[in-house]
Amino acid sequence: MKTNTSAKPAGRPRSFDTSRALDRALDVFWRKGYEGASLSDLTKAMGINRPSLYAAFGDKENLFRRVLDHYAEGPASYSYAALAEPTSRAVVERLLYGTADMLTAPRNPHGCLWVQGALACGNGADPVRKELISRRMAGEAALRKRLNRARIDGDLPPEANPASLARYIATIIQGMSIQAAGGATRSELRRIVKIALQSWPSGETHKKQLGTHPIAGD
Amino acid sequence: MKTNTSAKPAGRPRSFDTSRALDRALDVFWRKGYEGASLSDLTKAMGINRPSLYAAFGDKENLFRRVLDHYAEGPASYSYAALAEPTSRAVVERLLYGTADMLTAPRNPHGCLWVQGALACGNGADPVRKELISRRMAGEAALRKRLNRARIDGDLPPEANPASLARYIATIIQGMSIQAAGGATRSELRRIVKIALQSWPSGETHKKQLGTHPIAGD
DNA sequence: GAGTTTTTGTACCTGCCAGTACAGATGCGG
DNA sequence: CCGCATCTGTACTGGCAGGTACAAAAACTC
Repeated sequence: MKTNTSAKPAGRPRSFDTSRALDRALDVFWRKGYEGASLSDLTKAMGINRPSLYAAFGDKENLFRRVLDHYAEGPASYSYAALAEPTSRAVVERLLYGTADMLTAPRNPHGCLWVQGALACGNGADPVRKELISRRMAGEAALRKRLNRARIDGDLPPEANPASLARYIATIIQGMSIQAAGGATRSELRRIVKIALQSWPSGETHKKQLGTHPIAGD
Repeated sequence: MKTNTSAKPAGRPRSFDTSRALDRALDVFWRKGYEGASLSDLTKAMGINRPSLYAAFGDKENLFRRVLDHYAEGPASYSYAALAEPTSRAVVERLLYGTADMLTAPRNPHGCLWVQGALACGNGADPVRKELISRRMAGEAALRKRLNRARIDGDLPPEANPASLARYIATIIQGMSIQAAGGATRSELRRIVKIALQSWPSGETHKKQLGTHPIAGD
């Protein structure tokens, strides 16, 4: 059996590029939120008409989920990459400074789609709201896991609480998102990051004591 | 001239209490946001019908502004009161812990109306979105002024930057708002506050040197 | 109680919303 | 060139959005 990735379409070919269309849809949803983005807004921005949109992406909710994935692979990809940094300090630094940059990227709407996509909305948008909550929680959980490992590795002091620290970082990120939506500049956000990082443990006290921390066998 | 506060209405009296109606409207807007709250939601919750609403409050946008004032005088009044604390440390502590409590009050929607009322929305809600931005900025400005004064009084070290610190606190508050909207508990928010306060200057170094600080005559 | 003023309830308006029926267009394999 | 499968454009659907016209109701003053 030939399971070729780009199999024969056998029919009239699509006249638009799916990825580009998702780019345009992302821009609309990012700017107006799920509820505020109308189908007319979307089709106009995507350069296609309604039946093509429905045939390619299903209904509005389905399109939004596709856009969320697109966002994760594009503008928000820095956040996943940050987790691969060698030390917990480097992880959160890259995460926070990367967020400051992303939130104020010149060609993008200022703010975070995961936050402003559907924060408070009518009953119809409730599944979408919950989806965003779950995606935010997943990001926080990934950071928590990374910090847990850092503590085990001695990269974070044993009295540090990875769950609380992850929640603190998530709070900063989400707060900066509101700041950016309100017009805060990149350098203003960076000053916030600098202050926020002063709360980070092992600033000077536990630096590079890997393997020698007292209660390793606890 | 008798400028009595409750002058003669001269006509059929109103069958509902304005303040209670605003309470109900606040609950709806708080939960669903400006766009997500329909007129039918509002009239049903307020227990009045459409023409009464329009006669008493004007259109939907005007009602929302009235609700914002109601919110400021009610659930959010703690934030104004916090500014009156004697030291900058006490101000931010009461501000942050008060926010943690307010955001998780049992009978209220979890979150902050100033944040989730209209964060990203369609063109029709744009004035409301801007109004909320301006109210958030006003709150931040009030805190900045308070911190400025604290620095002049020696309550904050001279190298402290009131604008950045105020922005940092606003970021924490707004971030906690998203956390609460996502289901964070009160004790979780309090742990965030505890971490956030570790970044606050004059933790131990400049404590209680009022009147003896070196550059008082600067 | 008559006239006046304001509120109330019903029923309605226009306009936009998400979603779709259908016919014509455009590609494919044979 | 012919069936066939898919996509495109126009035009439409029912429903709900915010907002209002109008007559009946309930208070006031005289």
